[in-house]
Amino acid sequence: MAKVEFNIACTLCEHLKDSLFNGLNPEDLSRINNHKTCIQYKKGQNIFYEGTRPTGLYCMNGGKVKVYKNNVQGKEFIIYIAKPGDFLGYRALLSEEFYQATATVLEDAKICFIPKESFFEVLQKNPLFMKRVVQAVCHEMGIMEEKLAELAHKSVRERLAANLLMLKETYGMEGEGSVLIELALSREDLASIVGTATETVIRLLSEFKSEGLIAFEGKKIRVLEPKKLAKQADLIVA
Amino acid sequence: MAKVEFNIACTLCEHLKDSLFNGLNPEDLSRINNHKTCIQYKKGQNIFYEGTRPTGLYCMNGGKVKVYKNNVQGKEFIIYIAKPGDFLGYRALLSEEFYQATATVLEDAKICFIPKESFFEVLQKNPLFMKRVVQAVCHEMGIMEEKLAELAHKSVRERLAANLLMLKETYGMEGEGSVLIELALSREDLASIVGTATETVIRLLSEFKSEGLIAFEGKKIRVLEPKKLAKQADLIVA
DNA sequence: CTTATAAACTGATAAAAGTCATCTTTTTCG
DNA sequence: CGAAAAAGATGACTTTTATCAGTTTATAAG
Repeated sequence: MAKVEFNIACTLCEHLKDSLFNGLNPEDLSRINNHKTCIQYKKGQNIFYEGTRPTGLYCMNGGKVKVYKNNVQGKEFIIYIAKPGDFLGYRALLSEEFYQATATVLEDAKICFIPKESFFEVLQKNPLFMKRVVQAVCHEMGIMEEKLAELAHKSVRERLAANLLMLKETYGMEGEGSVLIELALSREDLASIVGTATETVIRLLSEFKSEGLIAFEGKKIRVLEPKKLAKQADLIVA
Repeated sequence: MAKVEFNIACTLCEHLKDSLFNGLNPEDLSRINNHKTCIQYKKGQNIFYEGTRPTGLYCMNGGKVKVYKNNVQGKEFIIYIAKPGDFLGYRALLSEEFYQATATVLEDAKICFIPKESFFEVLQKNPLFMKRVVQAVCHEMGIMEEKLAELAHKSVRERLAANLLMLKETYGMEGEGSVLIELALSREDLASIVGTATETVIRLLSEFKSEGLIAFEGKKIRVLEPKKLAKQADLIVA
């Protein structure tokens, strides 16, 4: 599969507003813009591999990418799913380590690559940008702490419910008094998010469906009863 | 319990070399030093609470502190254990959020408090220090990703073995061809680290003991066969 | 010293979730 | 279109681990 390039000026990028580059002064943004390479990826293609050295930062312009680790038996655990506006691979870049996870395209994606040097230059020149990056990284870390505690003490059923709600918040599209999760996940990928076996996810999803909490629309899931789902997740319902 | 103050100049602190403050120029270090308050805590005292707003950074000068989250049923999950030289509470401080975890003293501790303003001042004035903090935070995040994947797919037995090895690396004292973990953890705390029930930890520890992998010395654990333990943890033995 | 309290331990049991085998449905691709 | 492959689904079974109840041992406090 040949890599197809494309080009959009950062200033015209529709996802700039959702990105950490938002608010950057024109000079710094043009430095990023002038050094970036934008590539279109097809579903299934890899962006980077666990164990390799990062050479720059990826910035999502379209599509969805899963970032995951493989264990010894080949079982996947999905750490996060990147959407347009998100940075990709910044952790290993900033800690100057090898990638600890692999990134694979879930839905055809457009991704811009910013070389390490350009990114670090802007980071060092611009303390405000640095501050926002640090803030974002630390916020992300808080989410991980939450996930750790969840994984440690919640049942699979609770975790599945919690993750469906999380996906709804991040990828949800309002409509008809319910929310459709705009992300076509396989049962296997959903299992890799929840940290369980595929069969268990299948069984629990059909339970949630027969309880009227969710509905299936093609490969997507519609959340019908978020409050009841939150109860299943053992979360406090606001 | 009254809080007992103490004072040691940062420049004379024996743990400076293990801390992120190491390498700071004398001017910045003295700014930290002049604004810090150092307090001695007894076992069981709390340093900060989940849900409250951070007002500064804690820097460990002695003892051990556990940072943990409580779930709805009151079960603890220990995110990390801070030792001398470590920063405490920097995540919430840097992301400008509330604390998401509680910190409680495990072994009598000496901890210096640096007000938010002083810390941020040095951080902003000193890009190199900022860079090292970012690097440390991102490294920490990598460890959490590792833990997430471990929690998702490893058995309790594997996780206990892995955590014993981790504790050995961090708190181990060499001696007699084996390593003593210099940290008196209760079975309950160990269970909160591994993410399991106390009874399960007790049973598995006595299995490891009868298999000759570990030995008990008072409240501490001695690792006799790290390689065999690594095999139990399903890690690649170097 | 001795009583109270907490921690460590043991056994029995039940629930949760993984694994394996099999079948059906959907998707992909020549 | 039609075959092959992948994804989804279901049932039977096993293993792991949590939970509960009770005992012993260690620690702290008067």
